[in-house]
Order: sequence, then structure tokens, then C-alpha cells
Amino acid sequence: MDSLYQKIYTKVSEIPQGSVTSYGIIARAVDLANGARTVGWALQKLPPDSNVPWYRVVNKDGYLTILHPIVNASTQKRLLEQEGIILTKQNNLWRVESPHWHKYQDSR
DNA sequence: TCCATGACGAACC
DNA sequence: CGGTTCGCCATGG
Repeated sequence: MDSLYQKIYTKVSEIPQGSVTSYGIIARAVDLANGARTVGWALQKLPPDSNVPWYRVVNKDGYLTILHPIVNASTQKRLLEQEGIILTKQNNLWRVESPHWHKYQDSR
């Protein structure tokens, strides 16, 4: 059986290129109804050399709310733009223009 | 064991 | 309708 974090990473890895999803959606996909913050915690713990597409996870409004000092919002913005995703500066934060949300069939 | 801390989200003013 | 407050939950001290 996978650990909670392992399940989270697996779900994140399922997000197709060019799409994004929110912390809350991932949380529900791993049976944590209100564990959005926990998902953020798990992603922060990802090793730098990981191949998990953590940058495809944004908050429910499409904003990049990452707080990591090294791998910051600018890094995430660059990676998203490489996939053709358009970002605009709003409320002093980068935001995905017209998010194509990736949903999960069930989970529950 | 209790308390504080987030890469959040929804409910309240 | 928007800014603020309050839950949530796994971790770490």
C-alpha cells in the first residue's frame, strides 16, 4: 500500500501536459475531503530532481501561490509557459489565463 | 501530548 | 461583492 504522499504524487503525475488542477481536487482524489493544505505540504517536500509535474498544480482560482524560496513562482511560471499555458499578472500574483482543469473520474 | 505552521478553500461579515 | 476569518489535516518542534 502506498503512503499518502505517494498517492498524492501519483495523482499529480496523471495530470496531462497543458492541463492544471487544484490542490483541493487532488486532495479529494486521495480521500482527503479537506486536505488541500496537506497536498501543498506534500509537494513542498518533493525532491528537486523529482519528475513529478508539481507545477501543474495551482490553487482553485488559477493563482500560483507557491511559497518555496528556491523553486518559486517564477520557476513555476516558466515551466507552465513551456507547455503553452498563458499566464497573466493579477493581484500581484501570476495566474493561469483560461485553466483547462484536469478532473479525476472518482476517487471518493 | 500540545501547539504552531502551511504551495488551501469555503464561510462569513 | 471583496476582504477577513475560520476550518482542515499532516508535520515538526
